[in-house]
Amino acid sequence: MRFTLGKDKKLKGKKAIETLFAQGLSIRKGALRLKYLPIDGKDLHKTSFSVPKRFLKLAVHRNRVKRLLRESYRLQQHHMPVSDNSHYHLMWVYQSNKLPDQEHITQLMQAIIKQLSKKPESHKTVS
RNA sequence: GUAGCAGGCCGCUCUAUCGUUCUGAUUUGAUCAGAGAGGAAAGUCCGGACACCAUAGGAUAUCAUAGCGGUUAACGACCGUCGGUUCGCUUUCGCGAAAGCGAGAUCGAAUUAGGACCAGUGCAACAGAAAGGAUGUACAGGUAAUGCUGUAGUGAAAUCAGGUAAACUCUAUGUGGUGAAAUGUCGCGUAAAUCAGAGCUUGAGUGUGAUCCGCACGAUUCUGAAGGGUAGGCAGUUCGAGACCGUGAGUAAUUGCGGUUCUAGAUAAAUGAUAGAGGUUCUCGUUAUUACGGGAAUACAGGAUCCGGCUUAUAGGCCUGCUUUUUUA
RNA sequence: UGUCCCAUGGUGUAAUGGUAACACUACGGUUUUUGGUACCGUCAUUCAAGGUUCGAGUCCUUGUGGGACAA
Repeated sequence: MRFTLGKDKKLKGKKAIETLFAQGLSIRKGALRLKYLPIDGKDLHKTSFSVPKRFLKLAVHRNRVKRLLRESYRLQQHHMPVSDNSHYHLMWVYQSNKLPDQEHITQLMQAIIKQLSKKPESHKTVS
């Protein structure tokens, strides 16, 4: 089992992201919010990370948080639920004006993934 | 040695594991190798390069600059110099019993958006008789007579070719506009459709954005309404007014010549995580010092077309010069 | 990435370079048996720092914060 996070696992394209925000569901734990949308067809999970300028003004701090999020997801990606006929589009959003550390981010992400796994995949998928 | 001021420079290092963007190899499963943020990358306050619009032409307006000389691709930047202002040392003169006060000069430091108010217009609160076509209080002087003259008094400024242009303005010089979402090209897709108005060579309008002229285009046209489609790839894009070293010119900014070197290129956007070791600074304890051990801190901040400046943020450290004070010889 | 605008009591707005004004709110007081109304008073480092000027909310420069726009 490898812990890579290359370009093939990133969510790209303006259209895909717009539909994710328009139709996606969300889970929130503390300062971390996950937007997710199940998609038809077997593929790798596509993920992306966002930190609004509203909470952290400096580019250095926003980059720092995104790097921590990316690192946490890289190490926990295999806990995500896997299905044969669908995959997820994901967007992690950090919503706080405090700079977190790695441990804190990891705990939040673990809780969210656990909650996502519990949910039945009965809701409809988007092609 | 201590403290302060000014200028310049550096701005944490190494190892292991797991990852990340680009490039190159081996080759289609991936693996290996190399490279990978700053002095401000920031603010966007100026100036350019580059691209397009007539390789942008004339006039006016607008805006900017403002002693003199130089540097530069260019500038509102930089260098030199003259002047102004402030401060300090020394010193001269005047007043005074002294303390001290006032005025000037040399030297040093800091600072300075520094053309023109004998072209015109405007402005000056309060105080004051009077604030720009002047007017007149008290005392003294003077006259044939009169604010005619001086002093006092008010004020930032009181007759002085007055002050004020970071007041309008004038003078000189410069200034076309837009801005990588520029621009070119490939691909996908739609509606050369509908409605209303204008116009069809006697000209509606368009061509980049202050106006007019001029120039070019112009009927398969132009404007508006409602609506439909796309919003992807590549080039531009990183070799350049480049960086470093030596040497010549110049007071300096800067520049000539020679040599060496290639140093980010992402696009929901690459530098991170974890563990360990070591620097540096501060601090506590043990110790006669050296030293040893514990704890804390290690800044400001992240490229997005690229350069030259300016401004702002910055833990800690180094170098140079000047001043203050202390100790030793 | 680029362009533009704004900032004055708690709130909304004024002010030609010359004592920062008005309305509402809040607080205190007077009137009233009490409350309301009415009247009186209080509440400003004009976003910050420099500069020009005798004098700056106003003019100039640089920052800070907020907002808008560009296919």
